[in-house]
Formats: sequence, C-alpha cells, structure tokens
Amino acid sequence: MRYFVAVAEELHFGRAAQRLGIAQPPLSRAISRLERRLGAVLLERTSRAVTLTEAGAVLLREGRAALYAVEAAERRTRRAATGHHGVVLATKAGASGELLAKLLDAYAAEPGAVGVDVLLCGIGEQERLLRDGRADVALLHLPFDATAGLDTEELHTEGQVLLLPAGHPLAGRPHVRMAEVADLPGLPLPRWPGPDGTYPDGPGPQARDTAQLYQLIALGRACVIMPESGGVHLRGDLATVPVLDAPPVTTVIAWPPHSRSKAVADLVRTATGL
Amino acid sequence: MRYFVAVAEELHFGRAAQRLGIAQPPLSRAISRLERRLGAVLLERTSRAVTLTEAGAVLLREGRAALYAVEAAERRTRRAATGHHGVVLATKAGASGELLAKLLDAYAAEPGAVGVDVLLCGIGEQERLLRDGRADVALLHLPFDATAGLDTEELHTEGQVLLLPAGHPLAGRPHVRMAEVADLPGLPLPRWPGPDGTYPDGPGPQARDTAQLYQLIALGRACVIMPESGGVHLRGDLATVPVLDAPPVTTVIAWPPHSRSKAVADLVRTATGL
DNA sequence: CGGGATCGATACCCGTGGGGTATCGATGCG
DNA sequence: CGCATCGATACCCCACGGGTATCGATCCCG
Repeated sequence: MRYFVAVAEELHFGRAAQRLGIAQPPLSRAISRLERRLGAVLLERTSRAVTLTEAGAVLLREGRAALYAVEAAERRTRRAATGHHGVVLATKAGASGELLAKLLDAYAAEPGAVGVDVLLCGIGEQERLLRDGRADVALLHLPFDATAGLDTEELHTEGQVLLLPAGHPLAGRPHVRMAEVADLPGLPLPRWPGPDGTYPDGPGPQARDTAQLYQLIALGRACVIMPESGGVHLRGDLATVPVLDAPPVTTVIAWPPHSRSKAVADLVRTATGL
Repeated sequence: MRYFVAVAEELHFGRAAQRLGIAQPPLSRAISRLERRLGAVLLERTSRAVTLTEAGAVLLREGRAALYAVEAAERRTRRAATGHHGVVLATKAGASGELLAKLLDAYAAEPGAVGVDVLLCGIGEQERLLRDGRADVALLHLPFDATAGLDTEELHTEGQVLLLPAGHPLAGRPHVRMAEVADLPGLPLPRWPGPDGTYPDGPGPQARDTAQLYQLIALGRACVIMPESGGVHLRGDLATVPVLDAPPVTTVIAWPPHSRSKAVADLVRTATGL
C-alpha cells in the first residue's frame, strides 16, 4: 500500500522507488502483484508516462486513509504505553491566538486537567495530524479546512478583514468588497505552500508564515484577507479594513472520531463553554 | 494487526490462532514481535488468563479502525475496477420503510441516477458496513446508532410508540410513559443479538428480526418500544400506544467521510430535500 | 532516419521472516 | 500429587520480498 501510494503520487516508478529506499524492479513487481490481488488495473503505464486509472484514484484516496489509520494506531499505542497522559493540540501558527490562550487557561483550571502540548503547524496540516495520530485535538477554520471524517464543535464565527500597508489608499475606508480586492494594482494575494511544500503556480509573492506575510504587506508587495482576530495585534505599518462580503470564518475544535480520551472530552467541553 | 485484534477479542491465543487459521506458536511470536516493535506491552498473560493492558486497549480500538480502512480500500477499489457504478445503501431490516421507499423513488427520478442496491442488515451493523467499504451510504437512527467518524444529514425526527398485543389492557390508552412499560408483567422487552451474533444475558425472549418480534408480541410474550413509522402497517393482532417520554428518534443519512461519489452526493441531496 | 537516453518489465539469485511440529514450563484443579 | 491447560521456546523449512543485470519500447535529437 505504501508502495502504491508513493507511485501514485510520483507517477514515476524510479522516483517512487528512490523515495521508498528500494530498487525499481521490486517496486514494479509489488505493484503488479497488488493489481493481480485486487483484480484491477491501477496504473496505465507506457514507457514514457504513468497515469492513474479510475480504480487507481480510488485506491490512492482510500489507501492514504488506511495508511494514516495504521500510523495513528502505532503512534497512539506508543503514547499510551509511556503512561504519559498529556494531549496534543494542533493549530495553525499565528491563528486564533486569543481563543487558544483563553482555552488553555480555562482548561488548566479544570479539575483533572492534564498537560497540553501545542503543536503549531502549517496551513491545512491539522487534519493530517489528527488522522495519523500525531495530534489529539485541533483548532480548524471553516470553510478553509476540511473536516470530513472528524468530529467537531463550533466555537466562534467572525468576519474577515483586508490587511494592507498602512499608507495604502484603501486603508482609510470604513469597509471594502471582495470585488475591489480581487485585483488591486501591485497588491496581489500571496501564494502559500501546499501540503507537499511546493508553491502553486501563478502571480503573487510566496509566503510561508505570518511573519513573512506581514513583512510582504508592510513592503507593499501583497495584501491578504484574514479573520478579524488575526488582525488585532497589528504592527504600526499595517492597516485593516473589514471586507463586507467575505465569507465568515468559523473556528471549530475537532478531534478524531474514535477518541475515548477524557482529556480531549474535557478540552472540548471547556472550549464550547467559553 | 489482524493477529492482535483476534487475540484481543478472544483473550485466548489458542482460539485466536484457530480463528486465524494458523498454529498457536507463530501467533505467540507475532504478538511478541509486535510488542517489541511498538515498545509496548499489549497483553498481560499468565498461563491461565490473558488480559489487555491500557496500551492494548488503545491498539484494539485503533487497529480495528485501521483494518476496516484497509478492507474498505480493497473493496472500493475492486468495485471501482468493475466499472459498475451502482451504490449500496445499508439500512436496518424493517425500519424506515416508508422513508426509504420515498427516497428510492425520488432518487430514481433524478437525472444521472445510478442503480441502488439496498443492503438490509442487523441492528448497529450499518456503521461497520460503511467503514469497511461494503456500503456507500446508510440510514441510521439516533440515538441508537453511533455516527462517530461518519458524515451525516438529519432527515426526520419522530416519537416512539409502544407495540403490544391488541387485547392488552394498555392497548386502549391514549398514551403511556416509560416507567409504566419498564416492567409490564409478562411482557418483557426482547433481547437482540449483538454484532457477534450472540444474545446478551438477561430476561426476555430472543428475537432476530421484526417478523420474529411481531410474532412474539402477538403471542403476548413481549412488547417493544419503536419509532412511530415502524408501527404504521400493523397486523390486526397488534396495537400501538404513543410513549410520551421516550427519547425522539432521528433518522439520518450517513456516508463515509471521504466519499467522492456523485451518486452518494445526489442521494444525500435528494434525501434532505424530501 | 538512426543512435542514445529514459523508463518500466523481466530473469535470476539470495537471505530473511513467517509458518509448521515438537516440546517445555507454569498454573490451576481434582 | 498427577493431570490438563495454555502460552513460550526450540528447531526446521520454504516462500516471498529485495538486489543486480538486462531487455524492450518509446521519445528526442542530430
């Protein structure tokens, strides 16, 4: 399964074998064996290109989920064995700072509270972390993060603001609309790296975290639309303007569906009661 | 993992080995190997008894989920490979009959509708069927069925009625309360088989399906509390009485969280629009 | 149009890991 | 105290997964 996912992602037997730390021939054989066992053609290969069949696409999605489940089983068992009863909370670096602080304070005051390790992660990573057992609970932001397959509780909904250089003409406006922001001359929206660490193609500068982002905006090279709470502690060289028709952002607390941990349950209850 | 789950369920190496179709010694070795790889003691064994450790309980839960995920990956890939684009809907035998009929009719009239195989299953089985890929979508009844880890949409909420023999003194009452039903002389609640096919201990007759149940009730050997819609097409020898304080039953349509199938999406949309 | 480069498949060899049988050691019971 | 039960250990063997060498097909370029 690991082998198939690697090939399906690379669409190249040689590179996939390298990534897996094995030679190419055993990889080829493993894939054909898998195809024979499933009675399904997973990959169309010519000597120049490898493409996924429909069945292959299904197995890529389902197989990834299965691999995550196995990883999660390993990790959670190891953690349970150490007797270390802390809980790992994942959240995007630089988001929901205030909410997170209130949550951690309130939970620490609960009877029976255990240690909470905060795991700051990149955009969209939380789902993966919950799924493969590296985190026990996470703060997500709808509609950006996927919550399929996770149990969630809504915590907070807020509007979004446009973040731009303090001196910009729009900075003095009481509010703006999405259409006005779409193509501000010289202020494109930045590009964020995807889960694989590469940046999508297109215009706009590349930013990896909020520090880089603030820098870019201060330099007048970008603007961004973000939740109100992300713009409360501003540098003097940045300004915010409410965006009237931006989709509202809902912060939710999410946890893997089979969680039987008292700590996670307490944390969720504390969060919803804030 | 399969080996560990078998041992953890049987709590007996010999029986587990038999169930797995292998001899006992390799099973013992496989488990110790797993324990060494995870660095965790999973089972306390004396020569007379085997018990789960805390870490073992975690691995049992997570490992089951992982095994289901692998089975689901296999099944869904095989199905995708056949090019057979039908969808499998699981529902409890004898429940939600009218709703199901309306849903199937309405969906069949949709443009792009595909074949729907209805898979009638026992109580509480739907979750398992969705998880291991044998079904694509299911009708569940809250609060009885677990929905953790599934995506759901609510369809319908209804009260519950008491089902008893037509001649019974309570049959003429306009309504009853839970407390009155708890210990009706000579009319105990029946026992249902669990997921493993065995009946729980206790009083009350054993019933495997609604036909057996109706028979038992008509014979004056049992009564049961069920959703209103289960009592609409009654045999003449049965009567229903609303139970005022029974928890309301919500019928939901559920599907596995990563479903990318247009058919499932259409079915869900049709169901919510009924 | 042909030679080289690229890439997946095939042929062949080898070592290890997982399976089998026989047996041991510990524990509970009559 | 002897026997039955049950998991662990010892020992053997083969099949499966991995490695190297090479083939065959396709595309690129001169």
